Amino acid sequence: MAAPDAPRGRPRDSRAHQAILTATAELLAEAGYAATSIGAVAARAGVGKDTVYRRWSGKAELVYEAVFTQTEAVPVPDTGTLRGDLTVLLDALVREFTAPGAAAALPGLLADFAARPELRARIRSQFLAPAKSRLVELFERAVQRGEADPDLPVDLVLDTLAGAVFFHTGLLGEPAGPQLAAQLAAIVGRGIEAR
Amino acid sequence: MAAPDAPRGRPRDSRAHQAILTATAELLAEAGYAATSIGAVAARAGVGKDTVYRRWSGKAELVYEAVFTQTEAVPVPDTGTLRGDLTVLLDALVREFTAPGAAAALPGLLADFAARPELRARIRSQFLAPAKSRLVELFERAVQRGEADPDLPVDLVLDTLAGAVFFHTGLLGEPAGPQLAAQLAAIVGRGIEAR
Amino acid sequence: MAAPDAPRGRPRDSRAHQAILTATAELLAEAGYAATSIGAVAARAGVGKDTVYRRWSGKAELVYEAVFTQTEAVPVPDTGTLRGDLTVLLDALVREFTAPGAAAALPGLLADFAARPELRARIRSQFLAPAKSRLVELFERAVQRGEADPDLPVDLVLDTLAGAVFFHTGLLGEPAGPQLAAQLAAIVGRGIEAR
Amino acid sequence: MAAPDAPRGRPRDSRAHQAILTATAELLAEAGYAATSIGAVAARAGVGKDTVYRRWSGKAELVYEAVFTQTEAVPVPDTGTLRGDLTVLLDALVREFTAPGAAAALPGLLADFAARPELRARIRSQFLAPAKSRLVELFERAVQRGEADPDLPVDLVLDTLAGAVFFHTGLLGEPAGPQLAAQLAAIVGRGIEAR
DNA sequence: AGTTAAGCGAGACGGTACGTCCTGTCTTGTA
DNA sequence: TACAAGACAGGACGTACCGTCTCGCTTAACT
Repeated sequence: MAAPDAPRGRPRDSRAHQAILTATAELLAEAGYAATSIGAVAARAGVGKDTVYRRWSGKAELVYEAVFTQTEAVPVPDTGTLRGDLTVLLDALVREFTAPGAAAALPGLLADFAARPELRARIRSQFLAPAKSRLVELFERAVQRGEADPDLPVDLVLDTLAGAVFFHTGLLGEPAGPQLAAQLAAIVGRGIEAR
Repeated sequence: MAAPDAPRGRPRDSRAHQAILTATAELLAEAGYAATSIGAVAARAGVGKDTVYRRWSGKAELVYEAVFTQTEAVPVPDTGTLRGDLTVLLDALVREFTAPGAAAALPGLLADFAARPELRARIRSQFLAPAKSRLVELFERAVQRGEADPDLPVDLVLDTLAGAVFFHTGLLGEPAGPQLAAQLAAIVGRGIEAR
Repeated sequence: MAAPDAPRGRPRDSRAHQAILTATAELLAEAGYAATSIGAVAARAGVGKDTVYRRWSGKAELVYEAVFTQTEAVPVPDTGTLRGDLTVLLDALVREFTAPGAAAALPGLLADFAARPELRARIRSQFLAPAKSRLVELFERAVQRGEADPDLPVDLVLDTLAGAVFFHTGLLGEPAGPQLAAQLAAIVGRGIEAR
Repeated sequence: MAAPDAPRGRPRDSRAHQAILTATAELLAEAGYAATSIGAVAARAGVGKDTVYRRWSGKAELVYEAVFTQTEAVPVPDTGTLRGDLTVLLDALVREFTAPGAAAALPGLLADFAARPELRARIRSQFLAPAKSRLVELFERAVQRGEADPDLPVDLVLDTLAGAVFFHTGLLGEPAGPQLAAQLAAIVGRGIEAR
């Protein structure tokens, strides 16, 4: 019995890995999602195309990892109110969606994910997972305070928050700042408070 | 006073126009947005590529017109409450976004619009215009009833509604029915009620 | 008994006719044969494309008429010797083939003629006809002087003269002057003298 | 001492190379020069268009190589007389110009070469080079025998021979056989004999 | 004077070819 | 086995030209 997957041959070069991610992020910010072709990324990273395809199966996966992976899932600080917590969460969401690379990547990236069933499923399971866990935590505190009902449709609320931010900033390109987070938190927060 | 621009030359063939729009809608429903190339549309419509480019400058404009033009701006019936009116409006929005062609087209189409500044501006001025006028009307009635404040951020509320529906159904592909409209109307309706 | 083909309807506009020929000659000299499209000719002449196609069935016929029609078949002056006569004839041929429009048109034009059987036959019957009649006249005088045999293969000699000039100047673009005519006349003249 | 240009990357596939040349020759013979488009060649060769453009910059270069490259520069056998040698050389020239593919290709091909300066220069340096070397050899023998002058204008004689054959057979499509070679050899041979 | 027929400028039409770009796979030599 | 390089088949892009057609209008000759 041999080890199930003993790595044989030359190990993968982690510098190539990082160079590809960096090149991807730069290209996205400079030229946009459409112009960020695998060939262009490889050329800028000084890497062969195969070295990209060996690690990612296509542009969407590559861009996803290049843009949305260093997001540390910082837990929402306990502000004491549902609305306060929502504001903090939305502020982080806005910042994440308006970062230089992300703003350029999101519309095309989400369209590519939505177009392929196996990727589409990953929007919720990967893209939204960190935000959802924070939202759940936030709700649990609100329920304990009696501010919210325990049977809130969490996924739908999350889709609303993400959809609103994405549509407003990602698609329409409206300027986004803390004020946006506050306004949305006000609307949605009041909308889900226990009556 | 002479007519400002007498039409010279052979007039455009309205049958070709219609054949292109029909072919576009069919291809979208059958093969999706990515596979709906100008060449494929022209071939299916029995038309030269020039005949397409003469009318539309690219795929995004063509698909937009093929999918989102027969939308009659039906005014929102007066249900007597803000939440009732919102439910009706959202129900129409959900139906519009989940129609066979629209569901296939929306993610890619909005990505293409967002990627080009001159098209991006048209998302609000054309895509959202009918919904906005209905939303404004609905708000005015609510303000008169004292249900809502007169200084509501209409655009932001509209972005929230559209973003929520688009994200939930268009991107994530979640099943959408009247229940979704009701839930969203409940959240957002309560969120903007006069306190 | 009516006239067999009484011209009915509006008669053709001779100014359009001339404008087309002029535009063709100018375009040939300025942009070459390949860039002399029917559409470009029509646009420059201020004329519809149909007005061109009504008179000429294609580019080759149009260019042929625009370039090789004002050639008056000046009879060869009687210099007293076969070689002298040949020199004069060749000098005219060189001048005809190196005129601004002709030089630009000839290679493409002859290729188009050669590619279509019905046009190919016209190379000899129209293109070469004037030169042939002059060559025949020249030969008859030489035969009478005893300088040449009466059974010369006139067509072949003509093909040789035309081919040599066309290849040397038209295809290779070698500078062509009276010296070329003299050299060719020397070679071919001596080649066909009675032994 | 390092190799000046180490070949990097995947080497070009010689089977694709050959398939393209074969497809080109077949298309020329079957459909003619005009219908021999790069796209049609690629399709018949089972090859992408890029694979053609990677090797040849256009139709003219491709056709030239497909048709005029297997010409082995057989030296002219020493028949003992200028006229005999010329007959042999012309016979080869006639055969070369009337081969199935060549006959279909030559007029259009030479027109395309003549239309572009950088290609035009190659008519003499590549097209005519083998024939010229044979003609020079032939002349040297004739000079040694005292049959010809040492200061013959070789290029002009070559242009005359090639022009005559091309015009007679290539453009006019006249039937060409050994008799044509003999007649031309008689005319030109006598024309350049030492007096 | 009214009718008829053709010419005319303009430009739309269905088709075909162009030359470039991108995709995802493959095949070299080198490490 | 990875890697850089780059060739490969396939297919879309947007442009140009072809030769035909369809408009509204004009210009004659024949009622």
